[in-house]
Amino acid sequence: MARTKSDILPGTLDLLILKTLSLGPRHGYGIAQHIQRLSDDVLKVEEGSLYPALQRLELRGWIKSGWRLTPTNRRARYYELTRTGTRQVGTEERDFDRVVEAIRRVLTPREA
Amino acid sequence: MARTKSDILPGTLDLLILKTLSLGPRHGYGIAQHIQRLSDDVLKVEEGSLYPALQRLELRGWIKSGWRLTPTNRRARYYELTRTGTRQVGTEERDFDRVVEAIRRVLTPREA
DNA sequence: GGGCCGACCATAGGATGGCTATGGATAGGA
DNA sequence: TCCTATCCATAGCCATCCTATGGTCGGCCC
Repeated sequence: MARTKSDILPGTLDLLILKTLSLGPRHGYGIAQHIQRLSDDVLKVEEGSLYPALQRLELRGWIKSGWRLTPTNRRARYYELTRTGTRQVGTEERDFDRVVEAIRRVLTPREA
Repeated sequence: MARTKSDILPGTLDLLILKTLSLGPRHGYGIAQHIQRLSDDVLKVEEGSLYPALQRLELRGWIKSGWRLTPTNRRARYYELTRTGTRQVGTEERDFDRVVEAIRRVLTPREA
């Protein structure tokens, strides 16, 4: 309500989703769980961020989806990477590293 | 024009500015130059991002400003950290590290 | 059966924070 | 004189994330 403190670093959600899907198909809810668990609860993916993001990614052709039943017998929309999506993971991962490195250089200037 | 690919990681601009000012007062243009130079041109701070950001930070009481002359005899608005701003740098730096660490755990899962 | 909880999808609406584009002033060098 | 670099600033757009809301359904418990 008061301070809008993002749960995730803006601009990294797509990468987190794509990377998760690179481990195999998952439904939306499962993707969010996975990210939250691997990050030790630091990153929480709100549903209001997640589903629009999934639609974005599908529109761009990086993932595709279809209804299936979960092991617990519930209907769920499963997502998986497309071929271009697989390439995209690598690209975004490199970009991320590059930018974080750059930020670190500003935050921790080495000696002249 | 086509793809809106942010020059900086959204959400990190404030930290970059504050950190730069922690080295001493600077004018806006100088702040942008400093960030761009230290990052080896990876991070480019557009003026349309910079000045609104500076206004934000001043509104929040983390920086204060005043007109001065540059060594090259030009008028410029110099910014410097306030006391709370100085504290804020540390807070944001820790937050940043924490989140980046969390993202890395998702991007590079260690063995179970 | 009835109720609850957790799993699951989805969207509207708002806030934020970036960017592009534009406009302007002036110092100093060619 | 003109140009370039330095310097400030704002409007308006756009993408992304959040809050809030609403809904379905499976399975457990009593």
